[in-house]
Order: sequence, then structure tokens, then C-alpha cells
Amino acid sequence: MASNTAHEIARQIPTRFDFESAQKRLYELWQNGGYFRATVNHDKQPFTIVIPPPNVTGALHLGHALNNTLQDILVRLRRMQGFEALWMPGTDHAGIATQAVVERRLKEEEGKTRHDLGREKLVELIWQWKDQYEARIISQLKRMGCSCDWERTRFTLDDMCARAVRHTFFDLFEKGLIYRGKRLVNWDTYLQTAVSDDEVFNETVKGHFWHLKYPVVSPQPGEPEFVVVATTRPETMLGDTAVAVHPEPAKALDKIQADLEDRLSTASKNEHASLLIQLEAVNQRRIVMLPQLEQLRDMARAGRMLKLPLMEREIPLICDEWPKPELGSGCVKITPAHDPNDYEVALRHQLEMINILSPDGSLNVEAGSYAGLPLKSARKQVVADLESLDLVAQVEEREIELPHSDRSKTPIEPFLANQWFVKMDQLSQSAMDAVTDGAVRIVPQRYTKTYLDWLSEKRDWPVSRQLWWGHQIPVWSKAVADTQEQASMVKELTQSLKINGTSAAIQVEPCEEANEQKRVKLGLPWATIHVAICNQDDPLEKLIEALGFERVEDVLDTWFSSALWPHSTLGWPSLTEDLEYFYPTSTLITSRDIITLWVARMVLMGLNNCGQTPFDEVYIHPKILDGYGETMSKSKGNGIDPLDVIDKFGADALRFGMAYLTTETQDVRMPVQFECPHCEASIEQTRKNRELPRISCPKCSQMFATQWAKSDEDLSLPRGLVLSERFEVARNFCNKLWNASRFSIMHLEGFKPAPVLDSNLRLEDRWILSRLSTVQQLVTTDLDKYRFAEASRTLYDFAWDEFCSFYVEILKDRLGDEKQRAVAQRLLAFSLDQLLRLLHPVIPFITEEIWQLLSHAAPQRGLDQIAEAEPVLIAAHWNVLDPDWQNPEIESQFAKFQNVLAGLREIRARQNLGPKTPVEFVVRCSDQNRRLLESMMAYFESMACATCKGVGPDVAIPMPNATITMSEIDVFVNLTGLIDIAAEMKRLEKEQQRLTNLVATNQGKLNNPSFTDRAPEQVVSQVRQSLQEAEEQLTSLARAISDLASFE
RNA sequence: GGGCGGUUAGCUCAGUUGGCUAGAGCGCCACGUUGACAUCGUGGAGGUCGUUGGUUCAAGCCCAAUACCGCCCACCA
Repeated sequence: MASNTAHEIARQIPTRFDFESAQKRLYELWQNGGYFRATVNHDKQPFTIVIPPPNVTGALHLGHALNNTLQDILVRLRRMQGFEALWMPGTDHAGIATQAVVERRLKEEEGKTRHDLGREKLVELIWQWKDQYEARIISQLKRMGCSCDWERTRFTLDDMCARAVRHTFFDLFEKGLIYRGKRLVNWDTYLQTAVSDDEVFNETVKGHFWHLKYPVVSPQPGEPEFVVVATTRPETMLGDTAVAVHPEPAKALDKIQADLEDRLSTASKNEHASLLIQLEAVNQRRIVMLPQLEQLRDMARAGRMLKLPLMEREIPLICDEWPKPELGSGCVKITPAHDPNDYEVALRHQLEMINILSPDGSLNVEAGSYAGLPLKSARKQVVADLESLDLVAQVEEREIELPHSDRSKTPIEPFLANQWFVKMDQLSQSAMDAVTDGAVRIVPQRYTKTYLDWLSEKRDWPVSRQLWWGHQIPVWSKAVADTQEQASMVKELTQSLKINGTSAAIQVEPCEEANEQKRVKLGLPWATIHVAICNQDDPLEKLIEALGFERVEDVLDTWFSSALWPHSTLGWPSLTEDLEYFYPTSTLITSRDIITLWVARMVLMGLNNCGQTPFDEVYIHPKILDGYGETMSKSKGNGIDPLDVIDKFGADALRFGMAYLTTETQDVRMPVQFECPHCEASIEQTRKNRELPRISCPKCSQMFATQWAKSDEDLSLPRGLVLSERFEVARNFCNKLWNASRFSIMHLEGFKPAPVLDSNLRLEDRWILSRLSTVQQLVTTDLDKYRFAEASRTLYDFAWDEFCSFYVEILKDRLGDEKQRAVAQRLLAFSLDQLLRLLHPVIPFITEEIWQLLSHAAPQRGLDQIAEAEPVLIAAHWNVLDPDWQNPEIESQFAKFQNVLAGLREIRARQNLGPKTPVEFVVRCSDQNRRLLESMMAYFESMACATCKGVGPDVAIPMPNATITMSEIDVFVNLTGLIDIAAEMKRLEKEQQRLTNLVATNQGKLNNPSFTDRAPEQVVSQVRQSLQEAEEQLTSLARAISDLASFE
């Protein structure tokens, strides 16, 4: 640019913000400038956020957009406030999820399973996948404007995290807080791994309820020939090792009855009926079933046996409290290896546990002739065989809640396996204390209950996964045959290898089968010796492997490494400067579904490893749902891609939209629309059309494809974007800001910086400064308290309704006046500067762009002190304006001007006057108000095309007129030659009605002695004042009405 | 079964510790476009705050009951 006059610069500013090119350019400007970098700086206070690491399974969705927008808003705010702000980025290896995705692709594309590849090859393949998706995720975060310190980017499986994982594992192992045990696990037969309870969801499916008859072995006279048991999974009967009956059926029924009666006494009407029905059922059962159950109980006590059909095995009838006498036949078949409750029963009664399932979901040798059959066929076969033996008493149709794996979406089979656990009692307690003591504060507070309830169960955490993708458990194990071998092996390890020092530890796990005979019969070892090694590639590994130890194949649950995230990313276990300075982190921003899985575990691991909680505060943000209140997901087709929103509306609009929606409630609804790629029409998404591969646009009748497009024909169609109109608000806001700034900069031609003298400030200047200062304070406290929606709303209203609609409009006049221009320019540059700072954390791109343009036109600016503007807004200071500028008196004076203006505009609209039709008016008011309004006269002209012909207590009232009455001010618009009397009369009468009602309610209040006696004095006087004002206005109005009537 | 949210204008949502006439955006209606912005401007219509009862001088807000919608946890041989 040869001559950089402000006007020329401004002329080059397009009327619309070109966000696409600006986003790229500005992001590079920030990144290359090193503004995202955070380093230890003891002159500053640290502010740290660790990103909830997104899974490397795929792309970011709208939930991520929300989560990361909020984090970036806080980080940018704190950076501007002068904190050393660190936002630690990274991704999560997401064990099961990622391996599942890659395996599925391997199957689809090459028809191979992981076993065809082998562990090493598969892991290598997943690393490639990870690189690709990590890059994609990071580029998405960058496109959103996230100001992470990218040089620190971590991955939960990188060397730094691996080191932290091994140290943690070793520490817990050494303390005896990690152990191996045989447990029923949720077996995913598709992925062939155990999944935790948290990775299981229930789905209601249609199923059957089979009632099976087990013959009693040599029944005595009077005894039944069969015992009936019911099951939804008949094939599991092959692994039955007992049938149980309640030891005290009568007592149990009594208790149930007592409970029901207890509840009946406090029940609501609705419950009442259902309780009565239940009571009746218990009574029935007492009559019909009790004798039978007692008989079975006696048989069980006598040690009677049953014959397990098909397997021809004798199994005992036992007494246990698990079967509920009020349900079914009152008897339960016990399948210890395949049902969690039965497992507990088996432990109590030392029953044999027969696992009939292979890892791939087919039956194993324990299933006798059914071995090799997949579960489904086994079920059919078992039922058919039992039917042919007439051993099926009954089959019911029934809806069954079936557990499914969250990852593979296939049914879960309970399965007995060796697993590793973390003992939770102490650790949980420490994490509970951290929250109850206030060391960690959860916002909104209601979520502390979720957190505490879950932890208080103190259930041990199963941490092993039969996967290849993850941190392999650093344990080497060896079975020993007897106590001598055990002793000599332990001796060997401790003496010659000096294990049990700082870097390796031993655990001896005795065989879970206490019965020696059974143990030998089952071929189980005497004990297993486990050695955990702390450091990677420790030479000790080779040495113990030479002794016959084998490394545990399992990997750790992903959440194990995630739990270390706040300190592992800062260098723990080394006591780095970073760790010392940035830990504990300041706040964690996440969604509520991982409060237990992640937040709680981070707290307890942080306490265990660092002795300090990992963060001071946790903010839980809402979930985004579609217009039907359903969660968004790609599999439903209602997911909005944040990149589509960025492409269509810009990153700032995405961010503003997100912040604007972040209220205190649990969920946010976002109606979803397709956008026709041909005509840009917006088509409301319904449950039906969101499942279609192609949609015909109702506006232009052309077809477009959706994410479901599979056929070549559909794929050849252009794809319709999935968007929400809720981002339009934000886009429009950005546009408004852009154009107001464009106007401002255009009018900074000839700008000369100089301090603005107090005497030069007009009412509107004091007003905007008061508002700016107030808004700055409001926004700061709102953001401090995570009230993102309120902060955004305040900014939106201020920027649009006050800065644009009033201040800029008013300045138009002064900018056009040579005498006033210089001061007006200084004020305009200054207030825009202030506004941009306030908006920057939420909408960083557009504000930075305007900042740069503003600095071209007005490089030095200020109010009382002139200074060079900071070169980039991202590094500008947040607090500039003195709170002393806040002035309620000025604001209320300005409100009078606004009211008069609004009144004039309303009359114009009512009289249907074009914007250029001039009108004249007079104002009747006190001298004080006269002085106030006189200073604003020019603006009535410029903003309402209205000329004032007189103002004061004794002005001559023009006739005919239109009147606006307000407190202490009456405005009369001269309507000679213009008047639509009927319209004006209608308006006046409506106003009269409103005031009459107001007078009536206020009078009613004041006539009520209990109100005047009991309400606070302030409230009473407010009502008195309101009444007085209303009455005065009513008087003026009555006069105006009669005048108008007489004119007619 | 236990817990947690929600129900305010046609739609999506605000509404601080109870206190003047319950607000916004979108949509709708009317008018308006040679210089910041039609992604705009000005004005307007539109609400018995889910229902019932209670506390209070005063309830969208507090209490109790109830209906519906949603989420989480547990359990169902």
C-alpha cells in the first residue's frame, strides 16, 4: 500500500468478513509468534488446562467442538489477564475403540483378522492409523482456533506416558494395590477381550424364557420328580453345577410383605394400586408355592442331588439366599462360570466352576457333545434336545435386557478369566476426601453426587484387557508346582537378582482352589509368582525370562493411562520444573459421562503419584442433543460436523454458537437441518429423512446425497451438509461486528492520537464508557464462574444494541462535523479497541483481524494516556478500563434519551411515515431534563428524522399531535398534514388501558395494610413512585386524548 | 428400583438471593435499500410460565403432590 490513509484501507475492507483466508493467516500469525507457548515464568502465575485427549478413532464431533471452545475461551482470557497460560494438547490411544476400528477395516478391506497379522504387525498398522488421525484431529482443533501449546503435544501411548504408566503400575503393585484374580468378566466374543462394566450397555431384545425340568435323583415317596428352573440362556445349563433354593422361603416372603406394607403407608395414589397387586401376588405365592419351596429346602438340606440333563452329571440341590422365593419357580440353576450372581453363590458353596465357552464365543470341550458349536446353534440344539426328552416345561415370550459391548455392538457373554485389578478402597477414599474437603470443586455442584456415589462403592477396578493396542502390563509370571519350588524361586529372585529393590517387585498368588484334591484334579498350579518391572527395557527382563517367566500379554485399560494425564504430560515421575510450576492444573473441562471413568480416576492417581489433586476445579458442560432430544451420532445420521459449520459460517460463529448454548442445564437441543447443495435451502431433519441415502430438495426439486449414500448413483450426487440454524445467530453477529468496525475504521481518516479531556466528554461518551466498564466486569465474573452463555449474551447485547445501534449511530453525526471529528475518532477507536478485547476469547479470528485493521488506522490510541496498541490482540491486556467509569446516573440519563427516541420512532411507524419524511416535535419537561435532552437534539434528527421545536416546562403544544408520555417527560409530535387520527387514537387508548391497569394493581397493593406493613420499605416506596408516575402519565394522556378527539 | 435434569411465545432458550408491566434469537406481520451491515434497519402481533395444592403482603422462582420428556446407575434365574 503506497499511501495508507485510513480511508483507503477501509475501502479495501470487504462488506463481509472473509473468514476462510483470515482464519488460516491469523492462526499462522499466532503460532509463528509463539503466543501459544507456555514456559516456566516465575514472574507470572500459571494457568493450566489439560485437554481431555480425544480418541484417535476418528474425527472430532460437535461435542468436541463445544468442549474445546470452552477451554480455549478460558485459556485466551487468562493469557490476556497476564497468566502464563498453558493448554496441554494431546490424544488418547483409546485401546478397544481404536483396535476395533482398525480390525474392522482390516476385515473389510483385506478380509484378514488380527491373528493373520500377528501382534507386532497389527500394532504397527494401528500406529499408522494413529498418525493419520492424530494429524486430522490436531488440524481440526487448529481450524477451530484452539490455542494449545502444540510443541508439547502428547499421546497416551508415547514414551513419556509409557514411563509414567510403568512407574504407577509398579508403585501400586509394590504396595499390593494391584493383584491378579479370577473373575467373571464381560467377554466381547467379537473383539475377544474383556470389557469393563462401563463399556457395556443394555439393549432390550425379544427373547424367550425357558422353564427347564431337572430330574431328581431317586426321589423319595412324596417328593417331586423334577425341579423346575427358568433361564433366558438355556445353553448355559451345560455348565450348571447346582440348583439353589432359598433356605427360609417363609421368612423371605414375610419380609417382602412387610416391606410392601411399609411402602403402602406412604405411597402415592398411583403406587398404591401397584403395591396392592404385588401384595396379592405374595399372598398367592404363600398359598400355592410355599409348601413346595419348603419341601425343596428340606431336600437340599438332606443333600439330595439332581441329574443335569444332557450332561448326565449329578449336581447338588443347595440352600442359598440368592433365589427369590417370590419369583419364577423359586429355584435357580447355578452356572458359576457364566453368571455374576451364580459366581457369588459358587464362591459361598465352593462349587465347581465350569467354563463352557471359548474366547471366540463357541462352546469348548466342557460342553461335551456340543463342543465347537457357536452359541446360537448350541442354544437351538440344547432346546431341541431337551424338548425331545420332554424336559421343557414351558416357553415364554419375553423382552430381555441383554448386555452389549459398547465397542463391537455384539452381545456380551460373562466369562471366567484371569484379570488384573486395582484395589480401590484406599484410593477411592482419597478421591472422595479431595472433593468433600473442597480440594477439588465440581461445577455445577450437583455432579459431586455422581462422583461420590460411584467412588463410595469402592469396587475394584479391572485394568487388564486382552488387546494388543495399549500399554502392555509390565509383569512376568511363572507358575510353581509346590511350596518348595515357590520358596526356591522367590529366594533366587530376591537373592541373586536382588529383586524387590526399587525397580522390580514380587507377588505370590496362591491358587484360588483351596481344596488340594480338586486343585490337582483340575491341573492347577500351586501358586503363580508375578514379577513387576518398573523401567522399560530393564536387563532384568531377560534374566527372569531365562528363569521361565513369561510376560503377561494383556494390556492396561485405556483409562489407566488417561488417569495419569495431568501429571504424566508434565514429565512425572521426573520432578521437572514444568511439573512443579504447572501442576496442579487449574481447571478441567469435560462432559458428565466420564466423571467416574476419568475425573475420579485422575484425582486418585494424582493424589497417589504426586500427593496433590490434579486440578482445582472441574467444569462439566452440557451435552448437545438434536431437535428430538436424542444424542447426536454418526450412526443416527444426525451428527453435525464442526468442519461443516466452520466452512459455512466460520470458526468464530461455531465458537460463539457453542458458548451461547452453554447454560447450566444438562442438555442443549439443537434442531438439525440439511442444506441443499443446489439452492442452499434448509431442510428440517426428521427421524425419517435422516436415514435416507438421498433427499429431494422441496425447494428446487433436485436430489442430493447424505452420509448414507452407498450406490454409485447416490455417490455421484453432491452431498448436503448437515447444519443447524442455531449458528446463524452467531454468524450474523460476527457480520454486524465486522461492518460496524468497517464503518469505524473508514471514518478514522486523519486520526490523530491525543488524550481525551474530561471536559470533551459528552453524555453518550460517558455512557458508553460506563457500559464498557460494566460489561467488562460482568463478562469477567461470568467467565470466572463458567457462565459461558451469560457472558456471550452480555457481549452480544452490548455490541449490537448499545455499541452499534446507539454509539456508532450517534457518532455518525459527530464524525461528519469537522469541529467534533477528532475527539469522536479518538473515542471511537478507543471503544472499539475495548470491545475487541472483550470479544476476543470467544471470537478470536474476527477480532484479531479487526484489531490489525484498526491498528493500521489508529496505531496509537487511548483515553487519558496514549500508547502504542499491542501488536496482536491475542497478547493484549484484558483489564484496561477503570471501574470508576461505571456510572448509573449517566446510564439512567441516557435511558431517557433512548426512550424519547423510541417513542418518536414508534409514532413514525404508527403513522406510517417513510424514513425520510421529516417530523417536528416539542418536549415538555423539567429544566433539568431540558438540559439533558438539548445536548442530544442532533441525534433525534439523525436517528429519527425528527426536529425539535421546543423543550422545557412551558413549551407550546402543536395541534394536532401524537403524544408520548413517560415519567416527567411528555413528547408531542406535530402531525399537521400527516395525521392518521384513528391510528393515533388507538395507540393512546391502548396506552391508557395499560396505565389504568398499572394504577389499579399498585393501588391495590398500597391499600392492603399487610403489604405496607410487611414489605420492605424500599419495595413499598417503589410501588408508590410507580403509582405516582402512572397517574401523572395518565393525566397527560387523558388531555392528549381529549385534544385529539376535539380536533377530530 | 435408585439418582439427576427438563417442562416459560409457533421453534430454540434466558430469567441471579421471591418484588415495578416475564425477556432474547429465529419464524410471523407492516414499512424501509445510492455509502458500515438485507447476514440489515424501524415498528408490531404473539405467553393463564406442565397440572393441582400449600407457604407468603407478594410465587415463573420456595414447599408438597402429580403428569410428561430425557439422561445416569443398579437389577431382572
